[in-house]
Amino acid sequence: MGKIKPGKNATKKDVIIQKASALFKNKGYASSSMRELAEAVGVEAPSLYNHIGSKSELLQAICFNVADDFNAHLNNTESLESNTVSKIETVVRFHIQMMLNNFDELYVANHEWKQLKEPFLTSFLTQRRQYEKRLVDLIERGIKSKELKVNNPYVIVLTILSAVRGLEFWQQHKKNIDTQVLEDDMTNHLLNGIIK
Amino acid sequence: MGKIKPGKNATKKDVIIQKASALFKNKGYASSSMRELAEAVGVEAPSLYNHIGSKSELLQAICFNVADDFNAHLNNTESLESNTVSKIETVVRFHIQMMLNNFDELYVANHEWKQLKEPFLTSFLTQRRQYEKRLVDLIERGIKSKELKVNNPYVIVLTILSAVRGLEFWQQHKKNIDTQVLEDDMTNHLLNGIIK
DNA sequence: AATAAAAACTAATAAGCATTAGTTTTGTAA
DNA sequence: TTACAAAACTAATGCTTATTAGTTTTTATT
Repeated sequence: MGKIKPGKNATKKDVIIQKASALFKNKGYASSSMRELAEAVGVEAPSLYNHIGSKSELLQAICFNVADDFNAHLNNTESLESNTVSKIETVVRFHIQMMLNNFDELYVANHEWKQLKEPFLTSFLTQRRQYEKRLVDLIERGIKSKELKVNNPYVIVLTILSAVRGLEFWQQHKKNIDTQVLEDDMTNHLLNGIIK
Repeated sequence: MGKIKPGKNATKKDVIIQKASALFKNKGYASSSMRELAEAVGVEAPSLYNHIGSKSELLQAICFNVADDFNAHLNNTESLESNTVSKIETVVRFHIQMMLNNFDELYVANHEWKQLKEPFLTSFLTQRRQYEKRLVDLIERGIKSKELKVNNPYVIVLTILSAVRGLEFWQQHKKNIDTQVLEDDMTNHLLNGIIK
């Protein structure tokens, strides 16, 4: 594991955020100390404060970066001219890919957002509810257009989001199964079920 | 919220574990202090140590109680004489009911097991892998008997377990939808999909 | 009422925490 | 080479933590 040096594409602040993501993922936000983070970065703890404001600022950066990514992608998807099932499939696949490619940040955002301080906690929760609401609306459109069965739309959204989130357990098995198989199988399961 | 007094069905230790579950769920294990727990129980912090050995012992109790419940139920299910799909449905419904009825403990076990100390961490992980393995075997039997589509069995197990786990987000919406509708819709989604 | 055990209390310990202050080193541009 | 700024360092602050020791109060039993 070579240390990633700043200057090319990332500032030192970016490196700190990235190392913080991995640390918070492995040990939890509250159980991670600035000393440990400093060691991962390769400096003494107080030196971190030349680049960042506080420990909680790191958590904020991680959580809101993730939220922004999902919002941006949903904006794109909604502007597509395709049927609803295709849009849903696009969203599901994007969630899966995010779990596989931005695992540390996503894990931290999913697990540690409760540790955000106000007003960020409220802001984050509001954003997430709005995002869920947009997905619920998408599902409802699919039901109205008779593309989807008549189920409770929120339960559907919850099931999909939760299933994908569960890919955090996937990491161990990464080597055994191709990620494309994983993406295809899970997408298919969530849309078509498993019963013949 | 009346304080629950011990002596009837529960010892004081049981009350402490229950209060700890709620506290750890709300604030996270590492961010919860013994002072806060003591306040919830209604004593001073050092008094807790007349009943428990340590803070980490509380986490252990919570995590392994949950694990034991799931193992016991799977033992029962496997001894049933019914087809595989029925068994899977039984397991899915039990997971959903556990999420709805033992929410605090389950949430803590799902979120804070990483904070377990050795050798409990290893033991917990081993138990969980064994449990997952048994579910994978169950799915494989369903595929062999042609009850189920040919998908990767571990992906199926992961999808099901994760989806049910996501009911932690359900709590807010409890009032709006009947839990029986929730159980039926989610079970149906996970077995039959959502596409007409 | 007397005795023993259980469980509460107060006070103290030692360690770890994020962060600040003040100083020195390093890197860059003139 | 000199000057300036960025970023590192050491030392210290004040706070919080889980837990232990020692003592007193409460509860149950004889």
